[in-house]
Amino acid sequence: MAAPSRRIAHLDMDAFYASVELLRYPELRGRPVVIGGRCEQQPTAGADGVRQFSRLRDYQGRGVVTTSTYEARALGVFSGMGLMKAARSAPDAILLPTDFDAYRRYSGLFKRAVAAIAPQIEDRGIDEIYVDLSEVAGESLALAHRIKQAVHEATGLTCSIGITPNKLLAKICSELDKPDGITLLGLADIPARIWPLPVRKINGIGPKAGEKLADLGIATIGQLARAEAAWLQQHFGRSYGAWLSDAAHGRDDRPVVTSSEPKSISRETTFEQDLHPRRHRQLLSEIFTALCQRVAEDLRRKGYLGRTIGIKLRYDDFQTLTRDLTLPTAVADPQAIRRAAGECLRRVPLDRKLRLLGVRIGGLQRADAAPAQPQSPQRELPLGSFD
DNA sequence: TCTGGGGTCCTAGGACCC
DNA sequence: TCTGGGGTCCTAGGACCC
Repeated sequence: MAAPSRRIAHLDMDAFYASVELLRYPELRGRPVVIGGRCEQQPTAGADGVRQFSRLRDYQGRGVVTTSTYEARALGVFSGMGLMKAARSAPDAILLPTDFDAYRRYSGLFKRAVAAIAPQIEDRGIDEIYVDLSEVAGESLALAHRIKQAVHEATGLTCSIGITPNKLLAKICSELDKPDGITLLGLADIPARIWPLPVRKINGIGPKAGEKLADLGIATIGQLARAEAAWLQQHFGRSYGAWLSDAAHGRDDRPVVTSSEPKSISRETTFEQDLHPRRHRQLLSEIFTALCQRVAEDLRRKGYLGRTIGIKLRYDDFQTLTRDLTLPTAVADPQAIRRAAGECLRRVPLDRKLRLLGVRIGGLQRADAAPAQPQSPQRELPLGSFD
């Protein structure tokens, strides 16, 4: 028996962080604005009461672009780009610091507005969601307008929506008419609307797979659809090869998942300047301990314990490595995390400068579900080489 | 001009157990 | 003389996403 056909929406807020900032600073509307970097670019009030903003050209340091307005994108400034590089393309663009608390507030506002119309929502981060509309009454176009209007009334912001039979297609479609767009698509539309698109439009084909496909002479989703599944599996492995073939044909039966538990919690930091494990031993030790404390705070605030503690190091040449250690029982306190992380640190070469240090905890279990642990003396772990 | 921070999932080898 | 197989856990790395 065939599965019942579904109606799935993907909703993506337009230039979300930048748009939230424009609500606060409406005088920047229509101008190239970039969000990113470290937090020293707060606007200041000038003598005449007119707000003064930082320019991209004045930025020094290691940050990347988090979001940019469409005007900045027109100048070649995109997410993930280094700010120093962005400054060469758009030196006069306004630079604003990220204000995650504000974005989280607006995120909650738009998600609640959608939930009032269609409650089956899957969270995909701060600025996008999937919505299962299968059981919601009304025609798709009218529903899309209703949702967009509700989001706008709740936040003052615009979004783009794709409505299709599954998540894969909905995600592709929400992008097709951005910003402030609606795209409806049925399976019959796949050859005309989806196949001409580049393979990278598929969520799950990233830089590596995209390049490998290009080397194999496959640039568009249509070309991918024409490739034999067996041939794709030879080149990409059984699982990913089969998925590539399904994706190209618009086949996707993943459900909209309305709740999930976190798997890991981590904190990491890239230093303003690379630090040497011996010459900056004291500073690194303090940073390391602080990262462990922040992970412990996050755990406590969210109500979890974790069993697997890991570290992440990035050397000055960007080589990145990880080590982890699974403890016999789950922990949450900063000292236990620090001890285990220190043990991980002993297993890693500390002969070159570092640009990043991170601490992670996985194997999470809810603190209220865990059996109470007797305060038995833990196996004494050495603190590691930063001490 | 080098490239953030927070995540998820997958693969693969070895240990270990039955 | 030839050497089972399956299952699970742990660890490391990598691709990918927002």
